[in-house]
Amino acid sequence: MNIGAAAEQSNLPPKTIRYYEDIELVRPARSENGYRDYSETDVHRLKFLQRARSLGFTIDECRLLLSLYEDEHRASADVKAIALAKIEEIDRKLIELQSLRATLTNLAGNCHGDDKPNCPIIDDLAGDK
Amino acid sequence: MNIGAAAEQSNLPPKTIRYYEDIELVRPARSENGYRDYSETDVHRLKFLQRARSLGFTIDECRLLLSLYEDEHRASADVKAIALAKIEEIDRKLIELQSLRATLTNLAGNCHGDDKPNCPIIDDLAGDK
DNA sequence: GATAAAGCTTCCAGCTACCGGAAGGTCAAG
DNA sequence: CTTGACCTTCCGGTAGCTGGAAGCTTTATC
Repeated sequence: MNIGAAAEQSNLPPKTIRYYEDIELVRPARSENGYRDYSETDVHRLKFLQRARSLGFTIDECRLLLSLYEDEHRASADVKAIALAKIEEIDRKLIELQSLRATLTNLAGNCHGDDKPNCPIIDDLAGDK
Repeated sequence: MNIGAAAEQSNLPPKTIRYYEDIELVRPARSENGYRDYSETDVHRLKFLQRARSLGFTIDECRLLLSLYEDEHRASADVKAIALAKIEEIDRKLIELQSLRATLTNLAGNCHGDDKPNCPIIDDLAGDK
């Protein structure tokens, strides 16, 4: 299967698929004409990657998950640990974003938003107490 | 004022301050020995940038905010619009992260997390229905 | 059979917002 | 006078791609 078809099946752009070969995540065979030739297994891996990436796992985490995916003797605890770590990471980001949101909302709420120059947002950014 | 002192006052690393000069955000004078020489105004701008960046504004947004900061005739509405847009952006990120978190929590909750290979997380990533 | 369009190849550059490190000049202290 | 702290520039790397150029091959159309 050529890269275009693999792209369609995995819902990944060809550029990304080539990149995944560059970083040795999915290494397809080559046809005689030099075209990449993706097997069903390759496409499974691509789909796996697409899904894992969309869930926020980094490439390195994907690499690890992929090796577990293909390890018949994996311990599900190892997979779960990665997922839980990712959840904690998300929680940290959530807290930070909520804090930012609160600060910005507060600032915006104090700003008249008219055509006059006086602006509490700018004042805050400038460090005016 | 040398870059080290400016760094301390603005709470930005020297590397970052040099970078801000590269991208023409804050362009200090030069002393005779070639050292960067930061004025009080420069340091104000650096502090402004430090604060705006920490609130999640991109460099380009900071550039815009900085120009408003220094525009005597600015309309506070312009500043407020940027802040509100940033809040919307944060809201979008929050929703996405919450959705990811829910999915991952669900997956992890269904995984035994033992030493056996059977793993619903992997199954999901693999696309098994 | 000619031609054009689509699809493939490689390689190089760029995106964000810096950070690390090398090689070397300058300055203040002991 | 030397040591160490500070400064300079420049180069490369980070994450995860994306865009584009130059040049094949294959497919579709006339």
